Amino acid sequence: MKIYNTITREKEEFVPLNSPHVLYYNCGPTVYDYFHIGNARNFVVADTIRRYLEYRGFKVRFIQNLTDIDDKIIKKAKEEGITAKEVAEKYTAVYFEQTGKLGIRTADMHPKATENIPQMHALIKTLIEKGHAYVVDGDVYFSVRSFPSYGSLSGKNIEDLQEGARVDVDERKKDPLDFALWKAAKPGEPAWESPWGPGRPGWHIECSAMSIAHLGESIDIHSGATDLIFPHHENERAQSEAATGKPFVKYWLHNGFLNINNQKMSKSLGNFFTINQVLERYDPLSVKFFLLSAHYRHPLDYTEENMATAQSASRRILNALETVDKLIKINAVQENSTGLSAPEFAREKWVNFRRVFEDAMDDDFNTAKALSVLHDIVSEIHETRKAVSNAPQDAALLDALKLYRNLLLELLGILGLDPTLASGKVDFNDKIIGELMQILIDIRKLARAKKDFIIADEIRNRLNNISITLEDHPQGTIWKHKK
RNA sequence: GGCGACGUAGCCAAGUGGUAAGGCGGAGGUCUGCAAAACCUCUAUGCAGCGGUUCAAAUCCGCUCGUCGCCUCCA
Repeated sequence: MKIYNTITREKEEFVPLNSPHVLYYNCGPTVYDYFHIGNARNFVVADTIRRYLEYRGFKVRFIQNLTDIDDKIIKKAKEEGITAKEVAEKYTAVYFEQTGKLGIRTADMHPKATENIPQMHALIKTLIEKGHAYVVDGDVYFSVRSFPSYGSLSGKNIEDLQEGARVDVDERKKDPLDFALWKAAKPGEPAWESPWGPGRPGWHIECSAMSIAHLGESIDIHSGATDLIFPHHENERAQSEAATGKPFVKYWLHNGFLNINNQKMSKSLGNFFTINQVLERYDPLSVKFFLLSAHYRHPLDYTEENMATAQSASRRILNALETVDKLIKINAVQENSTGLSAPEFAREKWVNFRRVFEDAMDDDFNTAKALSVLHDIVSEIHETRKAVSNAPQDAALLDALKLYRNLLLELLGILGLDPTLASGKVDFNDKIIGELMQILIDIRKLARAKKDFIIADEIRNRLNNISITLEDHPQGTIWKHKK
């Protein structure tokens, strides 16, 4: 399996520090607002990578932090006249509610910055003792000059950065690039006691402290979006390695942006759609199809057309699944059939689909290509379906259908594309509804047999009005709920 | 100004040396009482442009043009 590593700028063979264990940290949200679809891309990508690593047999310990204290939270609290803590609690709940809708699994742990203050103090203390940090008026700064390889993650050097010259001019800092590990409290701001006076943590120190505390001094994967490479991850790396003397992260992964009109979606530009706005228009499955339709490192444009495309594409796969399910039922295939009696050619194709899928995902998580395999399976399902029509008695062909259906479901699951994410509110697997539908279908069948198409069409039209579609197949009539 | 990424059909998007995956959309056809769904066929002699290397280039090299990103909080 190959993974693109930001720090080496090339795809590398993935070899965990202590295989099969994988320690994985994803930079989580700052909980001050609804997250936008661009944030969602990061969460979905990390979740997908986690799932695939597990599928590949790795024992993944996956941690994603919650930044529950920072400038934006304090600002929001002032605007709304509530405490910073209340803001954080509100949007933490929103985070779990919305990611739940998207079928994003919760991490093994979601550490909060405010619950890891002692760990940050310890880290800062070590940095001061080792001469990598210094105290000024209750602030503590990290000295970038004290860490020789500063800049190697982002491919920058200190001199170039200073020529860029847009860094805050603060006379108290030894170097303009030095960044705050601990910020002295200003009046009215939330504050925690510390050896340097009351204050709150700098942004970068949180992730270092929580990663070290909950995963260890050296981990396998640390991920985030590309705008975190500098300064966030650069600073994390510097302070962590300066403190522990050990490599902080083996593989740095960064996902590309979600764009609007070819421009980065961002809160500051105001060109963003929050996740709840998007979910009002599109079902979670379509949203995930869209987010996985391009390689994770490439930019992806959020447009109505692209969303509609993703929706149609996901429908194609759902339709095939539903059709094959109903056909299997009509033909009374053994529920516990293993697919082993499927014809040789079908089993060969099955193996091949899986191989191509794995090759795609093994190549730096190429979900766009992996999705094309799902479509290929759908095509194969339809072809097999046709063969079943021509030879309804051939149980082996039905078994092949089942084989493909199961594979499709499994691969969808690995990508986090559970078909139930697309469903509406009504539980259409409800037994009574199924029986009622069967009654209607049987009555319509009688009408059609008598060529009474007025009644037959009335039934179909009325059902269509409540979003239920009837399809007459050679093997019988099936019904579907359309969204 | 420094560093980096990208430019493949109407749209989206794989493909990093061997002769252009897949999806969406569109056109025609098959099936059907009619539909729906599905299937079949067609939809890039071409990969921003110009040079170069090679038996062979979307893929490697150089230049040009264009777009975007990071350098400041940002997923």
